[in-house]
Amino acid sequence: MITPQAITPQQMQQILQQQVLSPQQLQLLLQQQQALMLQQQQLQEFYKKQQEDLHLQLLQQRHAGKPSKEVTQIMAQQMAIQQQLLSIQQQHLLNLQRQGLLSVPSALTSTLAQGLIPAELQQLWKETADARQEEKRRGDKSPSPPKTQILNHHSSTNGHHVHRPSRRDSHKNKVHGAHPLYSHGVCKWPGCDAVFGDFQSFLKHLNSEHALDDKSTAQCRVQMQVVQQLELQLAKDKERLQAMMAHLHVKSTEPKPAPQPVNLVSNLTLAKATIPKTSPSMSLSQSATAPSTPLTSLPQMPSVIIPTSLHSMGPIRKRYSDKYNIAMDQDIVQNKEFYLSAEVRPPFTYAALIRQAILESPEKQLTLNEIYNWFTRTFVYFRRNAATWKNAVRHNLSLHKCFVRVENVKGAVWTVDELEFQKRRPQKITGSPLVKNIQSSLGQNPTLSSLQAAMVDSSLPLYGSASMGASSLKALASALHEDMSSHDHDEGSHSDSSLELSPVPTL
DNA sequence: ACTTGGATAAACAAGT
DNA sequence: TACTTGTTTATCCAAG
Repeated sequence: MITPQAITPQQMQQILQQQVLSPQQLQLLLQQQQALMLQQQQLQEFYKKQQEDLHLQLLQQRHAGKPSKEVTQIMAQQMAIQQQLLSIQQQHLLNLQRQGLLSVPSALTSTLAQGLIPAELQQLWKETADARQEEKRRGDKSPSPPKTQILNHHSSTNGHHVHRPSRRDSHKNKVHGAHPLYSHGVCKWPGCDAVFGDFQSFLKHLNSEHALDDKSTAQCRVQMQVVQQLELQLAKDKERLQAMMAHLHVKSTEPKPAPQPVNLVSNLTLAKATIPKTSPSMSLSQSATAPSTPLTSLPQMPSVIIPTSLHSMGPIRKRYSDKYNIAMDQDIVQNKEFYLSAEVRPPFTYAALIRQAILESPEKQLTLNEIYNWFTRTFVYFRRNAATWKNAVRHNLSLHKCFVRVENVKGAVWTVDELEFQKRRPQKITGSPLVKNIQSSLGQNPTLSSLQAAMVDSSLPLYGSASMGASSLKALASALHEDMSSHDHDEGSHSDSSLELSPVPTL
C-alpha cells in the first residue's frame, strides 16, 4: 500500500525550492497536508484491517450457507470507507481547484481523478512547471495558451472534466452567479471563510486576497502530490473492493472459478464458527436478507448473493453429514479441490470424518496417525490447530461405540462398526415444498443427486428468504454442474495416497 | 425447561 | 523425559 509518505524528500525539496513562501506559510501548508494525509492513512489502516477480517471470514466460512451479516457489514463499512476516501480526495481536488492558479491544474486534477499513471503525472507536472516559469517571464499577465490547450485537450478526453473556477474563469461564473468558491455567502477559499453580502464583493475579495501568487502555486504543488498519492491509493482500494465484490458475487458465472463447494448443503449447513470466542463482533444475528442490501449498488454485480459464496459466522454446529452420509461422501470427494485450497472447516462431525477416513482406506482400518494424516491431507483446515482437532479425534474414537479398536501386529488400528454408526443416526429424510421448489429450479440434473439428497435438511428454510431467487439458483445449478463435471469420482481408495497436499491455498 | 448431541478443553494413564 | 495413544470428565452451545 502506498502511503502518503511516498512523497520523497527530494520531491518535497523540489516543491519547496520552487516557491517563495515564508517558513510560517510553508509550515502551515505542510501541516494542513499532513493532517489530511494522516486522516486518510488512519482510514486506510482501518480499511486494511477490515479487509483482513473479511478475508479471514471468507476463508473460514466458505461452507456456511447463510450470507453472513458480519461479512456484509464489513463490506458495507469498507464501501463507506471508500466513500470517505473519495470524499477526502475530492477535498484535495477542491482545494487544488480553489487555488485558482491556472487552467493547467484544472486539467491536471481532473485527469488525476481518472487515475493518472505516475509517468503521465510527471509529464504534466513538468509542463505545469514550465508553464508557470513562462508565465513568470511574461510578467504573470497572460496565460500560456498552447500548454493550456494541450492539457485541456487531455482532460477533455476523459469526459469528466469538471469546470474549474480558475481566476480567469471566474468572470464567466459571474454570469451564472454560481462559483464553487462562493457558497452561502461565504468565501470557500481554504482558511478564509470571509462573509460577503453579494457575489460582486466576493469576486473583488477573490481577486485581491486570493490572487495568483507563489503561495497559491506552492499550495497547488503540494496538493498535486497529495492528490497523486490519494488517487493511486484510491484506485488500488477500489480495485480491491471490486475484487472482493466479484469474489462474493459472480464466482458461479466465471468461466473457471476458484474451487467451490459442490454440495449445496455444505453451504447451507454450517460448521461451527471457527472464529475464536474472543471475537465479540461475531455474535451478530444471522440474516439472509440483510447482506444483499449494501451490495446491490454495483450495477455489474448480481443483486442476489449466491450462498455458495457467502458464509455465515453463526456458531451453528449442525452438520448434515451425520444424517446423510452418502451426501457427505460425495461432498468430500467432489469438493476435494475446494477443501484443499480453502482453509474451511468441513461441515461434518468428527465422527463422520473419522468414519469417512477409515472407509476410504483399502483395509477399512486405520491407525490413529493415519487418521490424522487423512485429516490433514484432505482438509487444509486441519493443518492448523493440530492439538485441538487431534484431541477431538481421539475423543471421538474413544467416545463413540461405532469406532472399534482392533489390536494388530503392528499396533492398534481403528475400524468402523457401521451398524453402530447407523444406530446413532436416525434417517429422517422428509421432503419439503421448499426443497421441491429448489429442485425444480435446478432442473432434473442427474449430477445433482448429491445436492438433492443433501438438500433435505432442516436448514433449507434459509433459502426461503428473499436472498435467493430462481435466477441465482439456476446460476448455481450451472456452476454446480460445471464443477461436478470437472471432478473424477474414483479417488479416495487409498488411505495414504489418494490425495496430495496442496502447497498453497489459492484463496 | 429439558434433553441430546457435538465441540472443546483438560486431566490422567499407559506405552514408546 | 518427551511424546503418542487412549480414556474419561467437564463445560459450553445449539437444536429439538
